[in-house]
Amino acid sequence: VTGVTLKQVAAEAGVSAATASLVLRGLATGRASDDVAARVHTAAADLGYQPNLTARSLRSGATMTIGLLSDDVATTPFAGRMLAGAQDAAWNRGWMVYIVDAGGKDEIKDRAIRSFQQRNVDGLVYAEMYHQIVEAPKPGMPVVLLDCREAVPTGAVSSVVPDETAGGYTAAKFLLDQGHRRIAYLAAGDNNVARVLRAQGFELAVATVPDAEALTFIAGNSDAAGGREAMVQALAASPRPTAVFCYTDRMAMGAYSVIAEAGLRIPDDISVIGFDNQPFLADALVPPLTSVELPHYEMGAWAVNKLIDVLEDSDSPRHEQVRLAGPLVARESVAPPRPGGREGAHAASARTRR
Amino acid sequence: VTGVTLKQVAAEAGVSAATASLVLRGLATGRASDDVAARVHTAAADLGYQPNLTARSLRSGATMTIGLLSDDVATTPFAGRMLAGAQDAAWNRGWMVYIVDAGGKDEIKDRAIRSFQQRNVDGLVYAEMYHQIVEAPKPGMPVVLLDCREAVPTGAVSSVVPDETAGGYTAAKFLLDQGHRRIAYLAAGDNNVARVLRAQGFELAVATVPDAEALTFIAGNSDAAGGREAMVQALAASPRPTAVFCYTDRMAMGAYSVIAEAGLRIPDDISVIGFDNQPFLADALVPPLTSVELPHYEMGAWAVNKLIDVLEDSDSPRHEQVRLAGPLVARESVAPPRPGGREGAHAASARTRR
DNA sequence: ATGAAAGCGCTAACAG
DNA sequence: CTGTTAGCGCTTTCAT
Repeated sequence: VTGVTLKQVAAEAGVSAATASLVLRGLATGRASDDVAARVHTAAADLGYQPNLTARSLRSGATMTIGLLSDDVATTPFAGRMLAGAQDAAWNRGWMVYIVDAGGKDEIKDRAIRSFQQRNVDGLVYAEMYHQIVEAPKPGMPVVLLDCREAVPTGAVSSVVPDETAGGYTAAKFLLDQGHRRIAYLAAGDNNVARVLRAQGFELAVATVPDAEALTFIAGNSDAAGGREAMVQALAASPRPTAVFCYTDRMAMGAYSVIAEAGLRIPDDISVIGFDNQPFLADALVPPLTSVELPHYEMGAWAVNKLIDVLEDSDSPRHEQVRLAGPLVARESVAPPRPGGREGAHAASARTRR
Repeated sequence: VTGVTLKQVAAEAGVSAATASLVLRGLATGRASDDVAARVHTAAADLGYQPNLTARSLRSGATMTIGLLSDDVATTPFAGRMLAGAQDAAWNRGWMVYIVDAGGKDEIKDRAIRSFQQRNVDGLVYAEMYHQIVEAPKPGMPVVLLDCREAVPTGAVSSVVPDETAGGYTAAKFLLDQGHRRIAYLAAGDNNVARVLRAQGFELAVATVPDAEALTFIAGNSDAAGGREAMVQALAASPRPTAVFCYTDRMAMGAYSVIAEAGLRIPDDISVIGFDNQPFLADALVPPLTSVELPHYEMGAWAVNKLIDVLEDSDSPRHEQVRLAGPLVARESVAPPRPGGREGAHAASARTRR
């Protein structure tokens, strides 16, 4: 849009367009003399030359642009982090990304892919908004799957998902290390990959310690109400667990309110650990919630970097299946269990009252 | 990428590329005969022709792409909605958007604008992540400001911001209509546009009702801890307010815990209303929080639609300053004040205890 | 009503 | 070492 073209730069420097092009792209080794190169550079600087990438793309066939097709971004507050990771990774390597959210509609997915093709994107990232198994789209260009994977890898596409198992393991390990031996897991009934894998990781860690015991309580839903529901059951158990691991931070939030109503205190009487490290929630609870975070930003970045790797270097491995573990963010909701094992307000009082 | 070019379609249909181009874009009125037009369309369909937008852009000078430069997306969970609104609006009109987040760095902003220019974007949206006053960038193309505005409109750019005043007014009005007359406003000390305007709207509404009274309590911070801080003061007031309006949902969350600790119940003993309608927080609190929502999605969409309007129709008004009001989302945290005005657990017990 | 030709700005062969 | 030539695929005068 600046309007100054390569031809003008070449004229100003007194060389041909070809030479100017080579010099400015740093491909003039053994071509332009130092003198010529210098003239080109100053001419470009003087005129404020900026290459027209549209023209370059038309000629070279590469746009340095990737399309990101997301299934349904509206359903989760973590989507933003994933997209941000993707954008940033692209930007850092001089690439850009087009994002289209299909809102769950297959028809839009098809149109989006056609749209990407028309704009000559070099590759595609297909993103789900929570960990699941999908069939990879086949748009006739390299594809990377983000927060989802193929049931059985076809060997054609790479994918990155969160390491849910490690998350569950980490949470349990943290509680065990603090000395907890009787640990409740507040789960939710919805059947999905994350729920199952987190539970597996949790159980794996507990099985590590001989005298440790895992108790599972299942609620209908993974929201705060579900957390209340499961926590009421957990408090009724005898002896009462000294720590609870919640499937989501929202469930932990519900658990908090039940615990408060029972006259118990966190972490003095009972420790709580959540999952998701949900911004503005985990850190806002009183006391702030210890939680396992899923590496959404990193996953977004990984997907784009992987894609660019194969795009820029055609014999970079095309089918890596990666699981990325997230950190445990320790806050104030976990402490060692009381030495005495005081029973506090006892379980029978743990009724809801609304 | 399909590889089918216009020339091939033309050949297949037995016409010239020019004719094919005109026909396929629907500009062949009074040009191609019905027969020719039909041949072109079937040829295109048979070959699966898709126009190469890169080539079209190079020739026509327009890319149907806009650049969205955001100051710092990481700082808020609402950013995602705004960007989604922008993307969707663009998609619905056949446009795409490049997003770059500058992370607050001016140097990146400059580079982003250059990058957009090189890719020939047709216009720019400049977005802040919370309502503020800025100086508009001048990239040599039409600009729309999103969630920010110029101190004094230069007449060159349009802008859209949330109607904070209306939000404060709506919240207060809702409480007044339920019969509340003594209403606390839990504010936070950080000085910014949103805080000031919401307070003004709130006070305006209260001033509407002769015997109504507004009490303001200011905390250091707009998070849950700040909410606790301000709520403790509010409960100490005598007579105790029957309703509180919180500057943010997070503050409301803090207020909830103080209220519970004081042995009071929401909404029976005291009504609470928040601001932001923060997903996974407002709806997850117990009881669910009534809150005023800011129309982030709509603002994102407005900005892009406005920009495309002036891009597609050059005499569309170029400098509209718009404020968009958001809805009040009524949940269960508000009820009419108690007829008797029962004092419940009295104010002196409202101490924190951690 | 239609085709020929020029050219958007750049890159990549090919000559010299 | 450097310049010339030929397009990438499309749109748009300008002839016919």
